[in-house]
Amino acid sequence: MDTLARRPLRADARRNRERVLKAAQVAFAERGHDAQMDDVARRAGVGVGTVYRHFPTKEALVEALATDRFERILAAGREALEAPDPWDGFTGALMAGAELTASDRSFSEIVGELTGPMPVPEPLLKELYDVYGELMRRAQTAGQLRSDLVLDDIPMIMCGIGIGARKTHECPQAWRRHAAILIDGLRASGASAPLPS
Amino acid sequence: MDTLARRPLRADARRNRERVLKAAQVAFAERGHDAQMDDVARRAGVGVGTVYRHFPTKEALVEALATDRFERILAAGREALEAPDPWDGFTGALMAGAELTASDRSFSEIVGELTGPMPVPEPLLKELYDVYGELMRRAQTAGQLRSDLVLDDIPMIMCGIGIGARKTHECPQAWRRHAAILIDGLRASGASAPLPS
DNA sequence: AACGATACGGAATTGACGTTCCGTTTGTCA
DNA sequence: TGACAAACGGAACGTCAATTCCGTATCGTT
Repeated sequence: MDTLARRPLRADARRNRERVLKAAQVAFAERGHDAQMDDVARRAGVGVGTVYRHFPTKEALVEALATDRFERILAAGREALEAPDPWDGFTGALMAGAELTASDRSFSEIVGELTGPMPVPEPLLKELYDVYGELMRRAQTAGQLRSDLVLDDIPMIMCGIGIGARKTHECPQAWRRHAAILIDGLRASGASAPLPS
Repeated sequence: MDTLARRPLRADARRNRERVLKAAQVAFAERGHDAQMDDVARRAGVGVGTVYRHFPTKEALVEALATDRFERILAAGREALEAPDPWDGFTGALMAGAELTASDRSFSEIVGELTGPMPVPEPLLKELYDVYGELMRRAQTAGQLRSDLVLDDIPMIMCGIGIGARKTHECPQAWRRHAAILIDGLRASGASAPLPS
């Protein structure tokens, strides 16, 4: 790791970095991995060279975007911890995470694929586990969430809703129906039998 | 459409066509769209030219495979109609469809993506709707399945479980937990409120 | 067995990107 | 304002994978 305090970026460089990130966000959210570096550059109003100055490879750019998404999911979780009712907090965070997943094709490709580990910095991952674990525990303690749910189930569930949501039905809100069904299945009162181990 | 009765394929051609299909099945199930035509040819023990003789483009090959998957999902639905209990039939078909989706990376990429319409021949699609519609109606009539579920919800649900299942947890059976939760949410008795329209 | 018609193999072609390179421009600091 | 480092733009390059092409081999028929 470089412990060097590198001098601050030049003003134009900082501005361009932001532009590239913003353009990439849009391009990759729209077209997933098929988005092209040239396209990102064009949207950002810079040359490809500039994109590469800031992100050495396409992969690095995608990872930066993914990290940003994970941070938003974490933020949604933190916010949900403020909710007065544990059940509302937990389900709200789940929905928010699903929505964040659904609205970004690149991100949903990443979390939807089994290929390799997810590109999340370790500390961020840990925080995610902490926050979502706490949300879960509270809802379970309150007797609202089925007690046989474990933390490891969360990503799969969130991802399941999120990916399903990407299928554009006639009604863009159709995914909320899916989510509502799943959430009913998560209620302590809805459990018909213990989950398989 | 060609209404011409084209003469039957030569014996070697028929054999090779099967080989290609089988090899492609494996290759695409494993590596999704990243599988290469050369790789398919190698696995089939034929030259690339032969692959192209039978399937004019990569896309055509993928579509043939997808159609086959849809047919299997249809077959699973038909089989489920035999089940004595409507609920078991319905949920069994759902699980079978999810499993078929999960076990084929290429197929799950297709159904998981919103890009364009799914490559299903119209009549096959209609049969799918018929069979799954019937399964659904029976379970609803029996009072077992929540009555506010509609046919359009099925693909999203099946796909949600299937895609989630592709995420290899430590435990490869983890997706069954996800499915069990969702299925609990589908019970007439589990509905906490009508689904959003 | 001989002769088309079919089908085959795989080298060569093509096109599409990711990435690199380098001459030019711009910001910063004295 | 002049000098220099930092950053830029975008043409050019290299790679990789889909697709084409055509000389050769095989099948089915007479």
